[in-house]
Amino acid sequence: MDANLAFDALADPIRREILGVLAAEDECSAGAIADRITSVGRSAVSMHLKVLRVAGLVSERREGRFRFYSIDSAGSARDVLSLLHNVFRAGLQSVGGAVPDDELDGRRAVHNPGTP
Amino acid sequence: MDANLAFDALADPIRREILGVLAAEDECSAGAIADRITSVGRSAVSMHLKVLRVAGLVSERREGRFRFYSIDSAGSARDVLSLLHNVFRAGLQSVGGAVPDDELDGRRAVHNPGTP
DNA sequence: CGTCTCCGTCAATATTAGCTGACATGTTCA
DNA sequence: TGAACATGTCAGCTAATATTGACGGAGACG
Repeated sequence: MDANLAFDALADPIRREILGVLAAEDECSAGAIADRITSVGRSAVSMHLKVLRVAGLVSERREGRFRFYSIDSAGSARDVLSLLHNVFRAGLQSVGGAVPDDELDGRRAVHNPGTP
Repeated sequence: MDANLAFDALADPIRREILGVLAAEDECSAGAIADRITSVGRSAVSMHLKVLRVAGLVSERREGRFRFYSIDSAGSARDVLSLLHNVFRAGLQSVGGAVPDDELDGRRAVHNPGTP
């Protein structure tokens, strides 16, 4: 059961921002993702991608010197959704497709204390 | 948008264990919850409950000197589910009700290094 | 072959979260 | 009023995590 890793991966705002980028672009190279995530450097993005991949939330495709990442809907995301549905079963009829895209990068908390 | 707090709250295995207890018991006093969470002390459970409450995942009802907690399905859990559905929309037709209850307390990682 | 690009990894550091034990608050009841 | 109970809160310590900058490996291309 790797839903633990998935919950942990989903906890970080930057990782959710990366997921938002991938959800919008379908497939992205690591460099292209790092370009869109301006708040941290490329190394950090690379590590976040590793966390997401190990957690089973994104999948990787290698092509030459590039690595393309994409959302893995068949991975542990299913387990996460199942768990949440089991806990919050009441009053959860339709929750699909109601949130605008830029809500995904929900960075607002104690991380990123002002871009220097 | 407090889905950030909700994701953060859901990241902790003990908090997910608390949610599992509440999902099974419907309503529980703080002490009863602390009795079921044996890996940490009562103070820690109290703080976890505060995190869950601030995140909008559980609700509190005071009655005398007791405080009863219960799952808040109408809170930010909806936002969390919406976000996840938006990101992992492909291949997610039916994810409701498929996971046994004890999967909820998915404690397995580096926390809890042996009960003293 | 040499070089450049793309990208993952490593070591060191700083920030953060969680746990415990003691104390404070509010409630019930004798 | 005072004792017992249920909980929340605080300070201090410890452990985990993220970030950065430097480095290494693999492919492309002259």
